[in-house]
Amino acid sequence: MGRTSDADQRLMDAALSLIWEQSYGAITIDDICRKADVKKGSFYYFFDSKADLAVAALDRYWKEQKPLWDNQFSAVFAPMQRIRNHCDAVYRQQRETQRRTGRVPGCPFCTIGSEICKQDEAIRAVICEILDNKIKYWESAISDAQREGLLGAGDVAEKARCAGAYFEGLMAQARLHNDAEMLASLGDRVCEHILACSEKPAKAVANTADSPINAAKTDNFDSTLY
Amino acid sequence: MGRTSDADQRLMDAALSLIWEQSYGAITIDDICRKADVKKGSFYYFFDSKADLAVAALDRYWKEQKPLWDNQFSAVFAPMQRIRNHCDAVYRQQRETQRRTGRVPGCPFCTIGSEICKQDEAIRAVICEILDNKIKYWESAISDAQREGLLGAGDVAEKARCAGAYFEGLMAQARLHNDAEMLASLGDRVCEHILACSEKPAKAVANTADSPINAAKTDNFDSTLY
DNA sequence: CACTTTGTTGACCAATCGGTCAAAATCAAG
DNA sequence: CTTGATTTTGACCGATTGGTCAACAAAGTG
Repeated sequence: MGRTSDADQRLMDAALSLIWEQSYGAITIDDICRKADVKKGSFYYFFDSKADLAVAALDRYWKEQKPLWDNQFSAVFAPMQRIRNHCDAVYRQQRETQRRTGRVPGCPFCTIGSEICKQDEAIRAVICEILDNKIKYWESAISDAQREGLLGAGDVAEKARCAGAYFEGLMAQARLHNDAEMLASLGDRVCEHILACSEKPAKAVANTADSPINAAKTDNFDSTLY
Repeated sequence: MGRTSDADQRLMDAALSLIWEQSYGAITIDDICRKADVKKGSFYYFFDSKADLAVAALDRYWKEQKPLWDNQFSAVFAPMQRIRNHCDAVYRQQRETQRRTGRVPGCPFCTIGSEICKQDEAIRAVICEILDNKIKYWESAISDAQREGLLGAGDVAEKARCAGAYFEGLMAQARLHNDAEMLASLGDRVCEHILACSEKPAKAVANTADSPINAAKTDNFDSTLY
């Protein structure tokens, strides 16, 4: 039934790597077509728009990553080792990409999501879904760690969300500074965070607004610019 | 000598708010001119390019923020209270912006930086400088906290960097989910992180590659896509 | 073989893009 | 009021943008 094609796959490849190397807003449909060696007519045969392609490409990428994540977070590993597996793999991947392309890509989901979450709801939604799915791995590992007594009690979902934020923050830092070595201790840092933050810190964390002077001063804290 | 103008200021205002609401790549010089009510000829009288304007606007914004930060991190506050001051102010600002515009902006520096750090070195550099400056406030507070015995010893710069990454990660999360309430406990979380991570966690954090089976499996951990 | 389905091509379009320019308008200082 | 520096304007340019289309090419099917 008709001729076959992998042009759609090549378009997704091109889009993903271009977005990765530059940004979503910086690349055009022409750019993607040029890189994929596909004419624009064919582009519109497969996709409605750049956003439509991006959604498809991100979704496919997530489906490709899933087996890797399943492996890293396999139940055969000790709970915290799973998180470490993932962090170490990410570090190696970032380092390798830097070696090959000169660029530390950071987390593609977080980067693209942060860029276009105010413009394209479809892309935002798919990225939210992917990142939420990823957090589930963390939740599972943290929950198992709690059950094994490695970790104090506490809201698993909240712990996982915060650990994920920490992970993404460190990734963004590495991307911005274009230095994969900032992720060399990614696993140490994240595991340390999860373990340490499970115990209530002994010392009070302040927020006592200790003196009337200070209380008064807080009026000047907020920016009125935006 | 000659006529005066605030068109350059209006252009910076427009650029910053448009970038904030959308993204750097999504807006054009025409967009900025329209919003600022400035003709394109005038744009090129003041600035060489969109990137040139962005650098100027970000630099001005940072200079405007500095007094606020100086106030929040004033030495009259207890060390950890300074960080809490900042986090609370940021939370209020994000909540207020969401109320007014329907959008949680997140950290403009981190968002823009993550977007264009692979494309425009000038913008990347100014954002790096601003964020590095911000980290200095944290370093100072953490150092004071150590001196007062509120915190265990350890590399101050590294602690501040990691706390900053955590902060930025939580901000990015709030932006992506467009939910300022995810930052309601920003101060708690960040302070908790700083305090908790100063003590070496009791339990081993794994990375023992405990069995040959696991060790063998790590071959499949890395993605080969990029 | 013919027929149908599926994919490809390149020409084409209007709109918008970044960028230029000479002329006109405005203002501060002498 | 002049003068000279500064700012504004709007017309203009070529290149590129996203998007369309009818004609064409390749493959599977009967």
